Amino acid sequence: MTIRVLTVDDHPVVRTGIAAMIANEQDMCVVAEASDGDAAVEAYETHRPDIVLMDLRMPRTDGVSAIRSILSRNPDARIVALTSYDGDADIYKALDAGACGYLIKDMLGGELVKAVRTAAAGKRIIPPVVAGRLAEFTPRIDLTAREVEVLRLVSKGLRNKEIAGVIGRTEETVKVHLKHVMQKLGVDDRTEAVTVALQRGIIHLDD
Amino acid sequence: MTIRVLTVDDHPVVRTGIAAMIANEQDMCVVAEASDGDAAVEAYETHRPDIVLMDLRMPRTDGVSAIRSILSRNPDARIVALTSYDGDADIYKALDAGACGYLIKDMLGGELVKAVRTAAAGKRIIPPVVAGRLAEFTPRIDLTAREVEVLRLVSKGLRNKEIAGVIGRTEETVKVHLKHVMQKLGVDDRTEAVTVALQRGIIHLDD
DNA sequence: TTAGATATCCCCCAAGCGTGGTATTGCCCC
DNA sequence: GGGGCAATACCACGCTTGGGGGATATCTAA
Repeated sequence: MTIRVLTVDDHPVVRTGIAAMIANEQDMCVVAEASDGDAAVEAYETHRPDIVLMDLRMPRTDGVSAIRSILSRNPDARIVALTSYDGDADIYKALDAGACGYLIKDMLGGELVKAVRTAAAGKRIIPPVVAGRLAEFTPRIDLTAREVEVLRLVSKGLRNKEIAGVIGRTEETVKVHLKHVMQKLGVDDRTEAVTVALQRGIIHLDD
Repeated sequence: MTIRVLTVDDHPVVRTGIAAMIANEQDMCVVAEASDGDAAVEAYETHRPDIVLMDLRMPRTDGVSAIRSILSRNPDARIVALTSYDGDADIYKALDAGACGYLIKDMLGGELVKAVRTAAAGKRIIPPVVAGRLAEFTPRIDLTAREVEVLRLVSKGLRNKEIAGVIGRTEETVKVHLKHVMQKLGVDDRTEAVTVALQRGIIHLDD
């Protein structure tokens, strides 16, 4: 039984690399590639692979949305996130969305194919490297949707009053949300709140 | 005459991908790989490749330092930056350091090998894709070393008074530096200054 | 039902921030 | 030598920010 793999990544060089690593093995092969989330959903329906290796940060539809989308129609799909490390929030988001594992791109080829076999066998995979990095960020931080929204506007340089205008609330409310954000992140100014949130993948520069 | 290539990237999957793309061509081959800047300098001296494909964002010694280091002892070295796009400042830094080209990772394999041939022929390569992205950010922005230093401390959440303490100057001086930073970046608050600088690659989250 | 989380709004106040000046020193380049 | 730039320092003004308190309403989970 060969394991049929779908690779999803916006960089051709990465897709080629994964394909080359997998081509060395007898028990697995790449049946399709996709360069963004939408194409991934489509490719899944067409090829029904055993395993999806999914990048998270991609143009247009991101990886987490694609994971949700695939799983909603195929609850048995086995999807593994494979990304350069973007912060613990991305790991939690991917696993919450239903990913059965999380790999990072600085893994060696041997480790990668081993992980694919483990995932195909129905097990969850969180390699020690990832677990170690997760441990750096303790505890897990969950901001509410509102708090993230405010924080994102802060990162764009809006003042509290301007943010209030954008979300249609009073400045007082904005200040409370931001106070909670800073408390949860353990910082005491808006700028550090933004950089910490960026480091942990809670917000991203391009949104 | 086969073109001998050294690849430098901290992600094994990327090195494998480049190697696979190049392996398809008859007129070029990968003679060595390195996973960080220091290893790149060493590998260059050992293998004397015709072309170096150098990633910029790497742990320990970064790509720009490695470019400078290699060129200082080998002025004829032909080094091409190959990176996921990190902002226009990184492009300028690489070219100022002496790189003879700048490629991005979302190029197709065919474009990549063509670029390697162009570089090996002694020409500079800035693909239209890169030129287009450069044009998004106009004009070029140069902050002084002091301004960058202050901005980096701002990104860590330090207050003006604290920054003054760290760099051994008065708070007034810090405020002037920061004012100039905001004027050059075209923003009017410290938080947006940080996010714009991050987008353009003037500062980075991990330093 | 009670507790907790979430979201909303209000008041107050000290400290910080952004911006306008002005000025001196040193350096590099023409 | 003069012009320009970078770095330094000081002052003054008004708005913003961060932290404290408290209040109400909704919804969910124990």
